[in-house]
Amino acid sequence: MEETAKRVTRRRLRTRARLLQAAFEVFAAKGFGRVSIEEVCEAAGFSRGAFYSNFATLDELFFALYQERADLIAAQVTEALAQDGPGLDVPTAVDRVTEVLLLDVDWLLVKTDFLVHAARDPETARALLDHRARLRGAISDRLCRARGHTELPAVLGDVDGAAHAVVAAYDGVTVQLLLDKDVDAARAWLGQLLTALLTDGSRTPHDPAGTTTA
Amino acid sequence: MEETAKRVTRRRLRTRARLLQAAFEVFAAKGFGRVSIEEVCEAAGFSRGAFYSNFATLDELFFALYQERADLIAAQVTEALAQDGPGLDVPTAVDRVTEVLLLDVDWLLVKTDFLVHAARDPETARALLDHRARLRGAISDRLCRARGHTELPAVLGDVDGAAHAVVAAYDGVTVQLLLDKDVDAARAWLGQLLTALLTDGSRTPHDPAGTTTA
DNA sequence: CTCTTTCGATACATCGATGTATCCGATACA
DNA sequence: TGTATCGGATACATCGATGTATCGAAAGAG
Repeated sequence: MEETAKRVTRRRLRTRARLLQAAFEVFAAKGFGRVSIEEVCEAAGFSRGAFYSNFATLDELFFALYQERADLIAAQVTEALAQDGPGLDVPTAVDRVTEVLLLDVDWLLVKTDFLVHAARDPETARALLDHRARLRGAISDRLCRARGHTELPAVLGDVDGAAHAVVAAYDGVTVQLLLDKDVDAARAWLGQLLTALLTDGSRTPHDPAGTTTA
Repeated sequence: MEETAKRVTRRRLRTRARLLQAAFEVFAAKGFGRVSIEEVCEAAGFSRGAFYSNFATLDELFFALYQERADLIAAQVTEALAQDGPGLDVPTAVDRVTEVLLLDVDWLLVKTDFLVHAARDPETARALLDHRARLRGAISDRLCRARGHTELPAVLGDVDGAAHAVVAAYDGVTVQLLLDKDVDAARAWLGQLLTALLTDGSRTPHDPAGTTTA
C-alpha cells in the first residue's frame, strides 16, 4: 500500500463512537467546563487508556463531537427543507425548520458550551461559523424557491439577509429555551418570530397549533 | 445595636470590589470554566486568603459579579430608554438601545458564560431571567409610550411580545458577535433586525449610519 | 494612644486530574 | 491457526488546585 494504513479499525471506531456518545451525555449534563477526562471514560465504560489512544486532549474530543453532531443537524435541516411542500409557502417551511432546530435540548446545551469555547478560540469559531453557514445556505435555497409565492419584507435586504435573520431568531429563542426549558413554548415562539420576520406585517400570522388562542 | 454589625467595612469592601473587577477581566479573557481561584487572586493582587475571606466558592463570586454588572446594564438601558426622544419614535429608541446593549464585548463573553452556567442551575437561571425581565420591562414601557407614533405589527401580539422579540434579537446578534467579533456590524445588524421586527414591513428601514449602502 | 477585632497572608495537608510508560489481551491477516 | 500488531487497562509519577489553620498587621472604637 501507498499509505501506512492502520491494520485495525473496527474496534477503534467502536470505542471512539462510544466515547463521543458518552461525552455528549456528560457534557450535556454537567457542562464542558466541569467534566474531566475520567468522567467521560467512566460513562463510556472505558479506562483513561482508551481515551489517550483516541484523543490528545478533551478539547480535541469536544471538537470532534461537535463536528459529528453539527453535520447530523445540518443534514436534517437540509433534508427537512429540501422536500418541497405542496404550496412552496414560507409558513410550512417555518414549521418544519422549527421542529428540527428545537428538537434536542441536550444538543442546544452542548452547542452553547461550544459557542463559549469558540468565542475565545479562532479555530473553534471557524468550525461553528461553518456550521452556521451551512444552515444559512439551506435556508437561503428554500427562501429562493419560495419567492414569488410569498414576498419577503425589504427591510432585511436580500434572501441571504433573511437567512441571517432566521439564524439570529433561532439563537435568540435558544437562549430563552435554555433558561426556562419550555420546548413547546420555544417552538411556538420561534414560529411567531420567523413569521414576523419573513412575511409581510399586514398578513395574518400562520398558526397551525393554535398557540395564539391558547 | 440590635444586629451584630461588622466593625470593619471599608477595607473589606475595597478588596471585594477589586476581586470582582479582577474576576471580570480574567473570566472575560479565559472563560469561567478555565479560571482558578488563584488566578483571580493574582490578577487582583491578593493572596487566596483574601478570597476565602470574602467568598465561599468561585460560583458565589461569579454570581455576585453577574448581579453587579447586570444591575449596571439594566440601569443603563433604563436610562437610555427613559430620556424621551423628540419624536418618541421607535427607530430612535432602537438606535439608543443598540448602542447600549452592544457596548462591551467582554460583558457579552461573561454573560454567555453565565448563561451556560444558568442552563444547568435553576437558582442561577432565576437571576438571569430576572435580568432579562428587567430589560423587557424597560423596553415595554418605551414601546407603550411610542405606540400611536409607530404602529407595531400584530404578528408579535401585544407590547410585551414585542419586547420579547427585541430581547431575542439581541441574543441572536450577540451569538454572531461572539464569533466574528465585529461590533460595528453587529450594531448595524441588530438595528436592521429590530426595525424589521418593530415597524411595519411596508415602511422603509431606518438607516442612520448608511450601512445598507456601504 | 491603646486595645480589640478583623482582614488578609502564609504554610500545610489533601485531593483529584493529568500524562506516560508498560503490559496483556484482542484482532486482523497470511 | 499462528502471529505480529494494535488497542485498551493498569500502575505510577507529577502537578496544580482546593481548603483550612494559624499568624501578623491594619483599622475602627473608646
